Amino acid sequence: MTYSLTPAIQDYLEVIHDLSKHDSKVRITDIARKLNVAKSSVTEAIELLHAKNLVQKERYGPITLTRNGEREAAKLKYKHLLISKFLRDVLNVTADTAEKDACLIEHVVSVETMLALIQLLESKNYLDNDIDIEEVKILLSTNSLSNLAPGTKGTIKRVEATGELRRRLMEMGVTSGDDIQVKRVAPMGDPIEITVKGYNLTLRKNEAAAILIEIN
Amino acid sequence: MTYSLTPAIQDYLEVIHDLSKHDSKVRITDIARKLNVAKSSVTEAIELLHAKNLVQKERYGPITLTRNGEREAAKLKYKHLLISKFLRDVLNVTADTAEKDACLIEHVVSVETMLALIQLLESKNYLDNDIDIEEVKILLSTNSLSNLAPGTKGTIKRVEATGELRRRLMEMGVTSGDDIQVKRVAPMGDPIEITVKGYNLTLRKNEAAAILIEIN
DNA sequence: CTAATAAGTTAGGTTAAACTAACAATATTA
DNA sequence: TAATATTGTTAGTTTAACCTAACTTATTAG
Repeated sequence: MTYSLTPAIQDYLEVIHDLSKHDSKVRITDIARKLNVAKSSVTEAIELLHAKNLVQKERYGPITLTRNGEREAAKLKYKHLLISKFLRDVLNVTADTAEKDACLIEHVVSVETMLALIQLLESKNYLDNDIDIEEVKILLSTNSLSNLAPGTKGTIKRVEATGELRRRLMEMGVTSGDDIQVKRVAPMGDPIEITVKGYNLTLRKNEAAAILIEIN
Repeated sequence: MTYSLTPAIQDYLEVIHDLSKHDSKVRITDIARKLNVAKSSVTEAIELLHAKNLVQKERYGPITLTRNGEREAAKLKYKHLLISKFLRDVLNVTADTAEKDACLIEHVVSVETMLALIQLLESKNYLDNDIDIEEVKILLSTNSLSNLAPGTKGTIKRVEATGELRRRLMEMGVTSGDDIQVKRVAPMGDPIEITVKGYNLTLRKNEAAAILIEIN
């Protein structure tokens, strides 16, 4: 039930992502320090992220990103990185301004523009070889089915599941390339009703989370 | 006393600018329709724009942009136009996405990045000849002195005044190229105390409005 | 293993930007 | 010109994102 994240909430996600590189258990105080906000503001924001299934947290406990949160944070990180690189290497903007502008533009830029930007950077050979740009393109252009609002139409791009879960989804007829529509989403995003190949399916949230959709 | 405008308020300014091309007397209802908000929201926003000296309006009367409002609106228009052109012509993004992204990016992009973007568009000969790009650069990189917060340091880029007003400003020692610092600003932005060439000057708002500052 | 310190939460307040509903002023038209 | 319609304002809510201050729970140091 992510639907859409405000810039402010995206900033929290990004900071949590950064901090969890040093220590996967992130604390409220560190987030507050990084974002220059009061602890109470963080508590509130974390509640929201929790409700949207982007972080795990219990009372007085540390914060960890969920798989979903990880994905959304990674999207932001790559947007930031690519925009910043473009500003520095193509436009020759100072590093400082590039960072600041990237921080703001990353929250509003469309996927289409991001893909076009990647193409430009690729054509000029400005991309580091240590990032798998094809994976980044897929990351940016897809959403986990568990994040989509009722009514959304798209195409299954990938089923990120193995073993039993994968088998079950295949059996239901969930395969890459299929068109899909989200019919209904229960409170808390579980379960999710969808239509694939004319069939109505009801998926558990953890099943839906494994399915990557490219929105039309 | 503009100091800074939120994206929402910038949108109002832009719409007023657009509408005033057809008819210089803009009405609340038209703005509401264009922005898809309630009339009461517009009334409120206009009050703010009025307080910031960007529009003129009296009770139940039509809205007109002030000189200041005109300048700020023009900045936004050019940002929009240039970003959109870049997205379409350089990145080959669809016209629709280019418009949407430009609408969002224009509110957050820095002047430095805008100037760099212009340079790129110039070097590729993508700019229409009917816009005076040197004037646009000056427009984007300057602010009217009447909009600056106390403490701001900058350089006088131009004195946009003629006749008596120009003569008086020259006499005070206000000339292009001088460094300037805003010392104090009275409530309602009138008068404004500044330092130029070591001298303390007190300017009326209409005098300050004519002085364009490039912020350091 | 307490006592002091730090971390997290709760309660209550503020601001910007929206909203609806009711009302007042202005325009239109019959 | 009176009746109607349109336009603009006011009052009162709502939501997101912040805040401070007071409090509770954890952690750390003697």
